[in-house]
Order: sequence, then structure tokens, then C-alpha cells
Amino acid sequence: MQIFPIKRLARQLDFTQGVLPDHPQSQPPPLQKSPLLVSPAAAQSQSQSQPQPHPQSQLQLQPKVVEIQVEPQQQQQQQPVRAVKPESPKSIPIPNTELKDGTPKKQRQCNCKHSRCLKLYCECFASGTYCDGCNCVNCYNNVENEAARREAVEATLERNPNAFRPKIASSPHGTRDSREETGDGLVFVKHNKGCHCKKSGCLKKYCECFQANILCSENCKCMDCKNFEGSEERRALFHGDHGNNMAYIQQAANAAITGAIGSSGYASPPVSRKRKGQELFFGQAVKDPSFDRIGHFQQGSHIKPPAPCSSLPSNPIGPITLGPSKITYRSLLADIIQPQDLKELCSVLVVLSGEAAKTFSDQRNSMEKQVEDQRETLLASSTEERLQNHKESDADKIVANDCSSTNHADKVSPDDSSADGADMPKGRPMSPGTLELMCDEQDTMFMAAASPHGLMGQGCNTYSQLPCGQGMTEAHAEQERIVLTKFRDCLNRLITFGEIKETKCSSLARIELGNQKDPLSNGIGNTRTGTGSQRRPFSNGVVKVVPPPAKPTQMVTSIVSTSDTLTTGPSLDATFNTLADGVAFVNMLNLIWLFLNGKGFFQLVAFIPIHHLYIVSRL
DNA sequence: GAGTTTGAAACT
DNA sequence: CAGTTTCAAACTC
Repeated sequence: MQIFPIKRLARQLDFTQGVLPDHPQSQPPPLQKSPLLVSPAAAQSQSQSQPQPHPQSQLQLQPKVVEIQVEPQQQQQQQPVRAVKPESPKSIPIPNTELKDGTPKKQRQCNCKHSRCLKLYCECFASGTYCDGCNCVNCYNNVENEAARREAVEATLERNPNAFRPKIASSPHGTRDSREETGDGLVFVKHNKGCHCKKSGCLKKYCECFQANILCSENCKCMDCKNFEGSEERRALFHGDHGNNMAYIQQAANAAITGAIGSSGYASPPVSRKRKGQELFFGQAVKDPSFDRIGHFQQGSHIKPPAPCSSLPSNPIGPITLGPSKITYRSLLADIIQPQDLKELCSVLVVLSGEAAKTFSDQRNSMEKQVEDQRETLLASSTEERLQNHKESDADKIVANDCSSTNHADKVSPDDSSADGADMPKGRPMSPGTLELMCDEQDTMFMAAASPHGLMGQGCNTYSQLPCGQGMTEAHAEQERIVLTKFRDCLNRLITFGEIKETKCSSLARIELGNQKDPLSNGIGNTRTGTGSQRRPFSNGVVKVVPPPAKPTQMVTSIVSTSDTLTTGPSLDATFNTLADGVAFVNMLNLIWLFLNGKGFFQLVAFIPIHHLYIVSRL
């Protein structure tokens, strides 16, 4: 029985609120750089078909992650596709380089020595990825040390619930006007916390704003900031014929900092000089189709500010994430599926499951009674003994037919239940993770199933009286068939919603493109025109079946223990044991929801237990 | 590549 | 919350 500290619970509650979309009034600061289990290398491997460093532990919850960091004038002299943070050539380790087509070559490698890669000092840890091929020493940020890693994550979140949230936020006020005001680039983002630079003039990569290629904002508390709109020092860095010459840029930065360049009449520019609420978008830096899609819908979302579609101001995960190294992806369905939907879906499935159990039980009892009556009648006449045996045989055939039909029903919906091991019926091969999970949860599930409070408790009590558990198996199969069918229908509706939304957003984008002809929208529009019309929400990676989490046992254990500890009503664990793995089923729902909302691993770990509790508490 | 600088993160 | 220390990246030579 796992203890669930109140403090942690409170943090997760708060955290959970943070991932609820479309409730701006209760939203924490925008969450964007979703710490994924998708390491850059892993993400990249998707496009390069390379084996993943930790295929069993890193969820591919999001499509390829790229970043945009190039100002138009730079871009003109750079590779046609520039989708990497502005590393100085000198400082870019080889693994950080990229292919000429813009595909990141390999993930960033840290060099931590004293932090065990379990603190935010470590870029890998901070970005939510395992260290892979890094040069770190005594690294604990790996699968082998998952326990320590998780502790570190919890500790970090305890210190700062937003620790793994993106530092670079999309501004809700990004308008065409604000972009036009910017002479040297388009700003759509700003640093959430702001920098605190003192000596770098915010013109070196020590500055997180500069590193992210964004202007300092009112959030910053920097001194002698020269990273603001209109700054000649800043302009000197990027303008001229040295767009891609980082050595020159750095030289210019040094000159700017020391006052050799620019008017610098103001030691520290007035806050008003800093961009406030403006957003910068560094041109059409990214050609990744998924990014085009993101950008497209971000623009689309601006058209309807208060609409739920407007994910930038309200949603913890904006469609564009301009972190130091990543852009996260946001599903079309992010605003469609809500926690409430999951709760309701689970409730419906619970009810259906219960009804199925009851119906099956009634049928079974009726049939048995009928058979028993016939048997008694037949026993009264010894001469009819053969007839009695014959009828018993008929009854068995009925049961057998039910089983076969149930098995057939299982086969009806393989497509919608392909989450790894989340719903295997008996006889279907289970993944190692689920097998492990089943071993861990078996006792709990059976105990819960035997609970008089559990919906399944009634059914199980009934079926448990049947010989050899045959009745229970059949009832479970029937319940599974019904629940999975319902779930499939739900997913199909989601597909429909996604298609509708895509159509709407596409229309809005075309309208927008017709009204404004800036390079940004043109680039997006062109790309969009080329591929978007043929996309379907579930055919391009928007939604995919996700593998089990890194350590499903840990996660599920906490779920079960949480619900067992804190709930008294019907338990999902009890209800869904008919799915052979109810906990995994709930996990799957959560994973889908989290994926749709662009959540990452850390949110997942922190979110699932409380979300499960949330669901259970409402049953 | 070693040493220095820098600022975020962590700690007190 | 402010000051200090630790840390790793950025930078310089």
C-alpha cells in the first residue's frame, strides 16, 4: 500500500488543474515546453527510423519536436531549412548539429558531473528526457535508476510545480500589428520567468531569452539589457552580411555589451522599450509539416480569441513551444476531449459493464434454473435418463456458443484496443509490461472484485459460485466486449470531431491568408495547401496508440493504492478487471488524453494517480 | 582543451 | 525573500 503524501497530493492537484484545458480562469501559466519522454534523439529517430535508446521507457506521445530560432535575415543566408537553436558553430557539439534538411542529427548531450543529472542543471533532466549518449558522470537520469529519477522529479516539482513547464511562453496577444512593429523579426513568445542577466547584456547565450532567440520582456529583471526591440546592439548582431557567422555575432555582442556599438544611451532600457506581450516568430524557419500544422492552428486560434480553440492564452500547452530546443505539438483534439469526458466515458463503461454483468447473470441463472428444472423432471423418470443427458448437453452447447460469440466479439475490435496490453482478453498474448502489471495488481483486483461495494462484486459473487470459474470468464468476456465496443465508438466520435475541427481551422486559416500576406502566413499557407487538405486527424500521427509508460508497475501501483486508500465506492480496478487489466485501461485513457493535450512524462506521472482518483471519486 | 565567465538552480 | 553556493553551459584563450 503506497503512501500518498498530502503535500504531494496537493501539488498534483494543482498540477492537474494545470493540465485542464479550456478553463482560463483557473489556468496556471501556460505550459508549453512539455517535458516529454521523447528525447530529441527519440523524436528524431521517428523520422530516421533509428532504434530508440529506451524504447521501453520513452513514450512517444508527441510527434517530432523541432525548434525555430532564426530571424529572417539570418535565415536568408542559412540553410533552406533552419530548425535549430542558434548555436554558435564553435559551441555546437557534433551531436547537436543537424542535417542539411533541418533534421536534428542527435539530441543534446549534457556533461553533468555533480548533479547526477537529477537536477535542473542537467538539460536532459530539465527537458524530461533520459540521458542518452551524454558525457555525464554518475548519471542517474536513465532507466536503470528510474526510482531515483522519479524521486528527483518529485522533489523538483515540490520545489517548483512549474519546474518542467516551458520557460518560453507563447503570448496571448500576438497580433499581426505586433509582428509588423518588429523590424528584425517576429516575436510570438517570451520567457515566463524572465532572465536575470547582469553582465551579458542579454546578448549572449548565458541569457535564456537570447538563447531562445526571443526578446527580453517585462518578466525579465536583467541589467543593461540590450535584447529589446529597437536595440541597435541587438540589431548589430543579426544585421549586416554576417547573418550566419556566429563568430561575428559574438564579436558584435561583445562590442555591444562594452558599448562599442550602438547608441546605448540608456544603460538599462526602460521597461517600455522591452517588448510587452508581443510575440516573435522567426520566420518560416521550420518546414516540418507538423510544425506547419501547429503554426497554422495557432494563427487560426487567434482569430477567435475567447473561443476554446484559442489555446495560447488558456491552454497550458500552447501549440507552439519555443523552448531552448523544442517545439511541442498539440493535437487537434486537445480542446475536444476533456477530463470530464474521460470521467463520463469511464462512468458509462462502468455502468455498461455492470449492466452486462447483471444481464449475463440473469440469463445464466435463468438458464441454469431451467436446466435444473428439466433435470429434476427428468430424474423423476429413470426411463428418460438419456433425454436428461441430452438436454444438459444442449445447455453446454449454448454456453459454448456464447463463448465463441464473445470471442468473436473480441476480434471485432482489435483496432481500437491495441494499446499495449491494455485490454487483452484471456488467451491473447500480453506484453511483458502488462504481465508484470497483472502480477502486481492481481491480488488487489480480485480483492476489489470481491468487494460488496464494487459493481463487479455482485457479478463476481454470482459467477464465483459457478464451477471452475467458467461463468466468471464468460461474464468477463461479455463485459469486455461491451466496454471495448463502447470505447471504440467513443474513439470513432473523436475522429469525427477531429475531422470537423480540422476542417474549421483550415477554413479559418484560408480566410486569414486571404487577409494578410506576410511571409509567415504565406509559408504556412503554402505548406498547408500542399499537405493539409489530405490529412486526416488519425492518419498523420495526431493520435496514435501509445505504448505503456516507462515503468507501468510503479505508476499503476500508485493508482491502485491511491484508489484503494482514498475511495470507498466502486472502484475502477474492481470494475475493469473484466478487461483483464483495468488499471492499464485507465492508464490508456489517461495517456490518450494527455497525448491529445501534449502532455509529457512528468505530467503523466504526476497526473495519473490524481486523475484516477478524480474519476473514481465521481463514480 | 583548459580555464574563466555567467546566470539558473539550489540551498541557507 | 534575499543572499550565497553549486552547477553546467557558454565563452575565451
